[in-house]
Amino acid sequence: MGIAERKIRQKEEFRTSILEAAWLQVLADGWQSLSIRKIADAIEYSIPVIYNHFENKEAILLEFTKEGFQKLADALQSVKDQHTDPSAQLEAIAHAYWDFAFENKEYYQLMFGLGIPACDRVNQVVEMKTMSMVMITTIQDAIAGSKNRDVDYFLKYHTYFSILHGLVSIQMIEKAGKPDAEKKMILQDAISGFINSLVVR
Amino acid sequence: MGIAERKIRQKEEFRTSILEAAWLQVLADGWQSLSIRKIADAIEYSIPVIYNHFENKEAILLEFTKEGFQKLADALQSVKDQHTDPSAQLEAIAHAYWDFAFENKEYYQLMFGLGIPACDRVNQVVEMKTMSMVMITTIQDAIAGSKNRDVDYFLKYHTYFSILHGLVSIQMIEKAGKPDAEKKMILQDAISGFINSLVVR
DNA sequence: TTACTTTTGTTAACACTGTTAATTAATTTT
DNA sequence: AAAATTAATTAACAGTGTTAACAAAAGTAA
Repeated sequence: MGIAERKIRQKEEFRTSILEAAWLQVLADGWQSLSIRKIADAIEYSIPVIYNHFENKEAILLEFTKEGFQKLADALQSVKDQHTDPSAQLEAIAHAYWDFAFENKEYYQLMFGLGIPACDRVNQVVEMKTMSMVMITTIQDAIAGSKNRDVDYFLKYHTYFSILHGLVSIQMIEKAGKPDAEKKMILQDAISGFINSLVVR
Repeated sequence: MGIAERKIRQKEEFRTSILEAAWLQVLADGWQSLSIRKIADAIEYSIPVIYNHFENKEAILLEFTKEGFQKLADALQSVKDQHTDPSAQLEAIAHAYWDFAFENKEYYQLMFGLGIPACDRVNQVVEMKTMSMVMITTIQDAIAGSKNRDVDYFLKYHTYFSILHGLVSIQMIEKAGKPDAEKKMILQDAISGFINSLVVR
């Protein structure tokens, strides 16, 4: 009897239609404004049917998070395979990572819990500039006392700042109880690498 | 007539009492669960009074964002002043940045729009491990072909990953229409520095 | 002191959100 | 055809940010 199979197939179709409607919403207005009601409206069913296929809203977002990481993994593996030298591979992976993030902003923001709030907010915060200046002036001093005096200080500031923020936010996501000492080693590693490449003499 | 001054002073006190109540809420349950109603409840006033002092909820969060950047800037300047050599300053600033972030998680998450959603989500995503493996195996290969064969590959993976994520997310926040080429230079700069320090031979 | 004006605060509502219990409609099985 | 199971809906609960309409208090002027 194939009717059981048909039922399973229909259930699967229903599930994907929910995900499709949800994704359209995400693409249209960002994942912050995704709502169960809008999904229900799009698929022309009542609200509770969605809860027959997903435990809650979080489960739907989790689905996209998984999808995103899978796509990213595929993209990285793909460019890695185009090179043989590990250094070239690391460089290619880095560029592919970057490209994925900006070609799939919604995925990326979802995957790493990047909220839009601060994006609108942070740009109108003059206090951030005072922080930037502490970093920038120090980097300028470092460059002035180095061999390559014509290094772009603003570029280096961005690199420095990005490394710091990356280290912190990744560590906040992986909030596993790793010992503090080990965490700080990662910081030490990244930052000393940066400084060394900055003040070559 | 000092009554006008008193009024201004009272208004100022009211304002700070709102912020204090709000901050207690943030510390208690995270800034995601801050609500106007809870603030109103805490200060024992009705809801609309809050809108006499702040345009909306966003304005309250913006206040904390400013506060956070000011505190961070002060902390960085403070440790910078304890050193004279720019390299030492950059290292000290990095550690101070890190310490600030983890001693003031609520501030930091607010400042950079780090949502908790993914934090809970991302840790149960096995797909992330497949992405990690692409990076890790490549780094292992790179180490194997380098001079320092006993480098901690897991440490280097974290560094690599953090640099990439930092670059991307900072760039997403500063969404000013900088040309793509310039953006990619920052990536190139950071990543080539990392690779160079990895495959010294 | 009384009358008027301005400021301040409250009630009640609107338009949303996620989630779920109770109920009806449709389908399958007996 | 009747009973049992499954599917879908209505309606509600408990929240959220925000605001219009109104009442109370305080300051000003006659």
